[in-house]
Amino acid sequence: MNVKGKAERTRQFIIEQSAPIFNSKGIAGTTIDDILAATKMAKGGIYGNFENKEAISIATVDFIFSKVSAKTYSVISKEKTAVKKLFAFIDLRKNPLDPFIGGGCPILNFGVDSDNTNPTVKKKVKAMIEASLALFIDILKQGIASGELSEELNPEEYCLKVLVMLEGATLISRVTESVKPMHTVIKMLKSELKSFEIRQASISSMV
Amino acid sequence: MNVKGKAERTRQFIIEQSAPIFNSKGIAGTTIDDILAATKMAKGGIYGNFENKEAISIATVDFIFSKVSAKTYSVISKEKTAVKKLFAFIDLRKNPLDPFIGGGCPILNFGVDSDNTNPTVKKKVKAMIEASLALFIDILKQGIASGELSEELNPEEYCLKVLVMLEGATLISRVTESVKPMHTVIKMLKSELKSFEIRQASISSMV
DNA sequence: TTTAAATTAGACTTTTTAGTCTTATTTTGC
DNA sequence: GCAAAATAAGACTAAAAAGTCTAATTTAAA
Repeated sequence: MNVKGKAERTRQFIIEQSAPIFNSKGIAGTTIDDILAATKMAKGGIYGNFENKEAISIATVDFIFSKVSAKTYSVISKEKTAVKKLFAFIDLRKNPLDPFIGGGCPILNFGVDSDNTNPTVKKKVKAMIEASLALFIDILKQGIASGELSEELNPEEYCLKVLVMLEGATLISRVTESVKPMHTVIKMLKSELKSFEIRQASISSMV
Repeated sequence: MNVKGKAERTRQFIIEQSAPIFNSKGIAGTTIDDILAATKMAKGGIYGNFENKEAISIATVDFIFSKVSAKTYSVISKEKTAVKKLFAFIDLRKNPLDPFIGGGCPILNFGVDSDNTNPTVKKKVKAMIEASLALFIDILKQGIASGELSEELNPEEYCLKVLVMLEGATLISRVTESVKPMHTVIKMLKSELKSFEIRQASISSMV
């Protein structure tokens, strides 16, 4: 009955329940009472596991980003080609009004939240952005190397475009409460990458 | 010595001093003490002019968006062609690390800040986004009508692309503290619009 | 099962923030 | 320049939020 000690499990529970709150209301906008309500715990249970609110927020940001990374790797590794991997990632963002983590994209939310106010969290967001970019650039470079994609494609520029457009579209779609901007953006991103695809005698073209 | 009454001027002063604070720290993250420090006023002076903190935040958001609109119209109306107007707007965002209003892009900041928490402000951000989009779409449509731009250009899609890429690049540039992402994005946006320009025997080509 | 150690409940204290009110000062119409 | 009205200062109160601590409960090793 002991997987890692009760405290460790409670700590994880607190983090999981706090994640959508911090992501929705921001760090300054989240109160300990919000966390008590979400966990249905009392203060002793919270402060026995975390030094203070800041410690909860930092652990929560780490949890959220590792969850996002895990999901990204998961959907990407199911696909075989560079294009399909990129599309699988893009499709994760298809519905910004029903996000993976309550409150919306954590890069967008914590990026804005931490800019000007929270260097610790800002560094984590920066690391997340840079790791994502590096991952996708690498995938496209392999796609070019394998002959799947044209050498005309600039992987750095296209991947930056993907990131900025997905973040920008998330913002616009959430504020306007419409998935349409995101859908239009995804359509544009996909058709651009497709235009660099090198047509090969493939099974699909033979059907 | 009376332009509009002392109260009106003080009210405006409070709003102007509060603007970069709300835009930087968010509405929940801004305290009355922050505003006292910025204005060097005492509480009586603040609460004599505003009912409460929320009223200050709303007036400040209105002020910021009207300032942004005014600046946009100002730089756009100085240009004669659709392309130059769009480029002038885009160039306003050239340096996200030294923004027009302290704290960065208010659409990005208040958009994220108000999403999930502040319907009043969220509506204002939405209105700002929709007005900007409508304005730029109209400019491009006129550019097409006048023969400056190809009919192949989709004004709605290109303008959405401009907005989402500028917001996304602002986020990435601010979090990574580098203007490079924004510069790359601007280069891409401009070259795309240029590709729809219809070359004509123009004065500039005759010099 | 027992019991010592670990964990949590929840009342309490402290700190921070918002907002009020009286008094003093400044404006402004005359 | 003066008096009435408007405005602002700043000490004060109220409310909200963070954090502490002891007693009670739960956990888990023997």
